[in-house]
Amino acid sequence: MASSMLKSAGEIQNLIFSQNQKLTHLARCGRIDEAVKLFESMPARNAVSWNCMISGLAKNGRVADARHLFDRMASKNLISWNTMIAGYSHNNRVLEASQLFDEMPKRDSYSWTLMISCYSRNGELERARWLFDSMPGVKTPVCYNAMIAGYAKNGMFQDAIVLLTEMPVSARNMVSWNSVLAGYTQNQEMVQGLKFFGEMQEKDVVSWNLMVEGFLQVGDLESAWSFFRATPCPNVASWVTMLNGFSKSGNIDEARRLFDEMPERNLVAWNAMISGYVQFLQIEEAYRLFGEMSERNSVTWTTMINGYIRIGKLEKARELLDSMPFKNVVAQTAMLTGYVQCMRMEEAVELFEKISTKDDFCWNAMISGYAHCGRMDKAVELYKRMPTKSLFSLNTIIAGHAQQGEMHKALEVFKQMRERNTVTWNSIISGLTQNGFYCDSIKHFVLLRNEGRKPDPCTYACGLAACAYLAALQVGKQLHLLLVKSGHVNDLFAGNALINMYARCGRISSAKQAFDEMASVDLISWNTLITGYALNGFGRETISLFKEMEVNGFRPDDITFVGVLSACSHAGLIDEGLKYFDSMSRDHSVERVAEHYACVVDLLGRAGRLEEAYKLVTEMPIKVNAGVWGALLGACRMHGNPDIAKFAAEKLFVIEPQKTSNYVLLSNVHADARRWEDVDRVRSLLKEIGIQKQPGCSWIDIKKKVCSFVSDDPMQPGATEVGFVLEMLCAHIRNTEIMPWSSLLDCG
DNA sequence: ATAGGGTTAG
Repeated sequence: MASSMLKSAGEIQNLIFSQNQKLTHLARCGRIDEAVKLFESMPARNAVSWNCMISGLAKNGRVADARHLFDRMASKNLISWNTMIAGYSHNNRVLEASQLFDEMPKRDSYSWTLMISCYSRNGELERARWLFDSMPGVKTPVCYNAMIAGYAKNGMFQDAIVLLTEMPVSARNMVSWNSVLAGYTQNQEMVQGLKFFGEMQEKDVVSWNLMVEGFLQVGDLESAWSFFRATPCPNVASWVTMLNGFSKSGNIDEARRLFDEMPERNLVAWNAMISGYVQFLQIEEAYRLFGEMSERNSVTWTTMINGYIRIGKLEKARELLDSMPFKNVVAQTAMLTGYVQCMRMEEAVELFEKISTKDDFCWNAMISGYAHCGRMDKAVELYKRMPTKSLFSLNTIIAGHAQQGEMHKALEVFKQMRERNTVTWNSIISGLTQNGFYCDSIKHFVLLRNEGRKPDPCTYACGLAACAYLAALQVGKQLHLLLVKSGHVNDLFAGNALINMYARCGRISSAKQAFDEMASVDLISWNTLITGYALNGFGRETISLFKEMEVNGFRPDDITFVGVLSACSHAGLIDEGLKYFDSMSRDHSVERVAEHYACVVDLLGRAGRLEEAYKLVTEMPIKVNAGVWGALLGACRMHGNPDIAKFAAEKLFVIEPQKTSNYVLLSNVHADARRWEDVDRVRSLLKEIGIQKQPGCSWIDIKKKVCSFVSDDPMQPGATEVGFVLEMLCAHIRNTEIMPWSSLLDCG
């Protein structure tokens, strides 16, 4: 008995060794909870066990737990310190990593390289270079490569190449070359990338894969395919990259063909194929593959769960989550997001509280859920509960406030943030635009650039939208210039905003030109252009664009028809308008909404066919909204029909009692018909509910004193002088090309 | 068991 209990030192060593291997395996699969359990149950551990656990926790996003273990570790070795720094580096915690680097008792070349790579990856190239230059001893190839990759990823191609040429030839290896190449391909610089690829002395399969992925990212499927075909020895990654390229560009059948043809398939390949089907909402096919798989990991499960969420089968998704053999926070967050999107907050909370290791994404899903349904109080409360606050979550809070129309709160949070990213700025800029603070929106665009940050397509789209609303053509033109220089000009989102800006500034030919110059267009581009032509009164052109759109294979939607119908109305194309109104549901299966009726009422009204307009409204199968009643009332004003006007106005008084113009309009109709009693009645009605027409008013502050100006008030002090100056300014404006903010935007 | 380039999931 006793002899079997006693294990020799060798046996104990063997046990530790095998359990350490198991730990590594579990950590690599993301099964970190199981790894923790195993670690805690181990009868004996060595430094490797501890280091392995620290690394595993950090790589699974639990950097705080990793640090806790590190602090508890009695006999830390150099590798423990390096591992902890790597852990911080993986989680982009530059500050903590550098603190540890400063504190550590001894450093080796690993420590230096880790820190250099940490700075590099986070865009702090100057610090990285400083460390690189002050590093003692011979620099390893890895160290050179980390520095090169840092330069290349941040678009500093020249610095990357200089270092590549400077490094000892003996140290230069495939990774060095590929790091530079990856810089080009990942920054969508395929022209330069292709040139560099051609100049590379040797290429391996990674180089080819980078080229394929690069072409896919710029949407050049053809080149991607020919590079894939030309790859000398494609590996699984090559196949998966191409497969993914097919499914992302809408060719699921091609993707499947590739999957079937692959010489070998690993878990990643299976996951990519499932993900393809999920993107296509072919969940049954995804599930069939899922069933055929001999091995699944958390990615597999998460993809499948997401699939069911995307088709609205939350119960099935939950069933999958519950049957997952090892739950991880990613899958749980996917489910959480599903609940949140369906506004099922009780279930979301219940799941959220169950998740033992909440990471940034998990917290943020919950916070954005509350923001999404307008519960900003809850969102803020949750944010305060977060153990380590993430930038991500603060961005969500800002966006939430903006959505609720509480820009002052959003700006308050924004001002207090010590760290901001492009998303932060975009949330503020888009919030300002959406809430009507157009000038502030553009000002923040300028501020962002002054901070040295690069606007992304979304920033441009928001800035251009602000210009569109302001009809600020000059600023809009400058944004256009910057957009071209930034290289985002082929982005759909930004391109569509550009069309809209020109159209709303009355420059329809520039709008058309922007449309024509786009690399590819979507339905929104067409709608924006069509609406733009309509807005500017080009009836015939709108209709021919509509036809052109159909020829190009785009199917019109409800917004297209609002554009077409309003164009017909503005241009007096009565028969065409009625024809489209008839055909939209019959030939295009687009259901009529209230806006369409409003257009047609307006159209009939303008043609003096009031009775028909009235009949249309009374027979509407859907709820009549203020827009329709307003169009009817407007038509009555044009053609003098006090009876219908009264009918429409009374409806409007219920829907929007605060809108003064409705009362004024009705009173005018009565006045035109010389029905003075009715005029008095409307006027007294207006007084009764205490509404007064607000006179136009503006103000400026001069020397801490606010001077206000009320429109049409000749009694105002200084009115004559102000009028004179104004006259002069107007003359000046007519003779000058104004470039507001031109110095700030600095188009160079 | 710790550092560099390429593929999948929130």
